[in-house]
Formats: sequence, C-alpha cells, structure tokens
Amino acid sequence: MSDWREFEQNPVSHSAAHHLTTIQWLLDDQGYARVSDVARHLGITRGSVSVTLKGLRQRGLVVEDDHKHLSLSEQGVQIARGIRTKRILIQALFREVLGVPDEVAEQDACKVEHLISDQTAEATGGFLVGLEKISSDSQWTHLLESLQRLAAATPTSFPGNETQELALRLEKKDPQGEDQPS
Amino acid sequence: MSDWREFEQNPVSHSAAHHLTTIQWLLDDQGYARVSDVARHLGITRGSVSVTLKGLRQRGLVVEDDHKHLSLSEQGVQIARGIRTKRILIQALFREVLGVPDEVAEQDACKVEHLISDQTAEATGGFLVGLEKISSDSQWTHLLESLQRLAAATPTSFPGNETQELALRLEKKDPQGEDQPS
DNA sequence: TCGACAAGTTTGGTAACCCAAACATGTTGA
DNA sequence: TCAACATGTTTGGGTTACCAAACTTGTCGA
Repeated sequence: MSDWREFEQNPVSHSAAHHLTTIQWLLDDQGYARVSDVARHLGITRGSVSVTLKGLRQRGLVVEDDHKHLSLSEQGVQIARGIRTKRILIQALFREVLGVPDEVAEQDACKVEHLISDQTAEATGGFLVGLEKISSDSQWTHLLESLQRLAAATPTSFPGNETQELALRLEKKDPQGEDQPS
Repeated sequence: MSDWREFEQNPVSHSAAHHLTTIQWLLDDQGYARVSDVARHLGITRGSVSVTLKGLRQRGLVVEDDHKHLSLSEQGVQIARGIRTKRILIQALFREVLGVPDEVAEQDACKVEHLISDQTAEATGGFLVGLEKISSDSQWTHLLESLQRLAAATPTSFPGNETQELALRLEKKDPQGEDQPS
C-alpha cells in the first residue's frame, strides 16, 4: 500500500509553504518582508510567525538581515518558486480547461499547490502549452469551449447524476479492487 | 484575502477522510471492518484508530455494532462516497487528460481528494463526461493524444523551461499583483 | 479449564500549528 | 527627553494526530 501519509512527509508543510511564498510575494511587491508583514498577510499572529520562521531559518530556507528584514535562501527561493508555479498551473488548469470560476480555481489551487507532484505539475504545464499552441485553430477552441460549458454547468450539487455515473464506470473499469483505499 | 486556512476548516480532516473511506472500502471488500483492519490498512496503530474513531462515532459518522464491527452512518456514507468520487475523478483527470502515469495520478489524487471543492470536482466530472461523448471523434482523440504526449513528456525535472515560461506569462496576464500570495 | 493470542482501549509523550498575553526593543513625534 | 506605538520574541494553552506500552476482553485450542 502506497503510504497515504506522504502528505506529511513533504519537504515543506502547508504552513511552511505559505510562509515562504508570502515572503517572496512581499519582496516582489514592497521590496521587503518583516515578521509583521508575513503575519498580517497570512492572518495569524506575529508570535506564530516568529516561531515558524525560526524553524525555517534553522532549516536554511529563510534568512534575516541585521535590520530584521527577511529573505529567502537559494533553496528557499527554489521551493517558493516551485510552489508558486504549481499554483499558477493548477489554477489555470481548473479555470481554462475545466471552466471553473477563477476565484474557486484559485482557492482550490491554493489548497493543493504544495501537494501536487512535480510530474503532474509538469504534465499540466505541457498540456497548457500544447493548448496554447493550437489555440489559433478555431475548431479546437470551439470544442474546448463546448467542453468547458459542459464542465462548468453545475445545476445540481456535487455529485451530479452524470458525474456519479461516470465515477462508477471509472471505478469498475479500473481493477483496483485489490488494495489501496487510498 | 481569502482565508488560506480553509485547509483546516474542512468538514473532515485528511485523517478522518481516510478513516471513512477505508471503512467503506473494507466493507465492500471483505464485508466487515474492525479497528484492527482499519489500522492495518492505514499503517497506523490500533490505539490511534481507536481514538480517532471514537471522535467520528461521537460526530455520528461511524457506527459500531454489538460485535465491534464498524460501519458508516448515512452521513458517513455520504461523505465517504463524495471523497471517493472526487479521488476517482481527479485521478482520471490527471491520467486521461494530462497523461500522467496511473500510479502518480493516484498518489496525487489521494493527497488532494478531500481538499477539492465540490464545484471543481463537478466540473471535472462534466469535462470527463464531455470527453467521453466525443471520444468517437477520431480527430479529437488524435489531438488529445498529441496533447497528452506533450503533457507527459518530462525530459527535464519540474519546472521545465516551457512550463516556467508559461507560468510567468500566466502570472503576468492575471493582474493578481494586488493581494493573495495564496 | 486455563493459557495464549488477537482485538480494543487507555495513558503518557511528541510534534506541528495556532492563539493570547506578557515582555523587550526600537523609533518617533510632541 | 520621553511617552506612545510598532515590532519581535517568549511563554503557557489548546487542538489534532500520531506512537509505544500497559491494560482489558474475548475467544479458542490443548
């Protein structure tokens, strides 16, 4: 059984991921990042941020200069950029392919950004790049729009009839009646 | 700023989600589910499962009969089925649309199954149903296969050049230089 | 009948996270 | 210069979720 707790053994936790991306965002946005800025942005207390960042500093992901100004180490930048990129890709996948409203797409992407494997993220990127390349072909865009309309039409709540039926078909087709409830 | 901690305020936690879906899976598979079975399946101790299930019983999601056999309440079934359906849909999206290997698709789906909104899940279902309907169109399947090849081709590690460039384009196009690092 | 083993529970510990509140520091305007 | 305010840290508490280990039950075979 593939360990369902890979969740926890991620390089960075959900919380840490947000601390890192927030620092990067603040640096991009206002040129500096302090504990208070991070706290305000995440909606948590300065104390919590102080403690969390102490850990991230010890892990060598965050650096503090003489003036209590935060920045990311090379490794921290790498991690933050990776997560940010994943969020953007997943969000685009949900929004531009599935036709999910941007706000929802962003919320969902935010929740899963740090959990998606590199492989799936890269595949998402490849798919979107491919879509972009053929976007000049009106035939395909027309098809895609039809699919999006189908996808985005959510008259009933989840799971709708068709969706449920599809899931059942998928479940049976896939002979996973072996193991893995997860 | 949309609360980035929606993560935590889910109806059921990641852990609870797995307990519920495991019970359902065990019932389907072997006709019964006991604390030990759940523990073995999740790879955690009986003690942990015992404690967690006590909570889920109090919340009315899990029921225990006279013989220590577990089952799900109506509400529990509903939640478990919802999560299971989401996993199947997400897994299919990754595998059949993005062309991600099934094993990776399953792992990723498992990690995010309980985090995806109903709306996005329903859109995924709608999209897949639509795909199924036009799957007889050889022109379309041809295109999809091309896209999948593009998507699945991961010669370089994440993020590849094209993917990174796309992400940058998406980032700039989207005027989110307002708020939300998440 | 009784010992052994499987199954379930309880208890004490740990590790992430979060908060509130007290505290230390540093800057700044009157 | 000094009170006021912003900033950062520390401390004590709470929650979730895990473990190990001790304990209780229940069943089954010799």
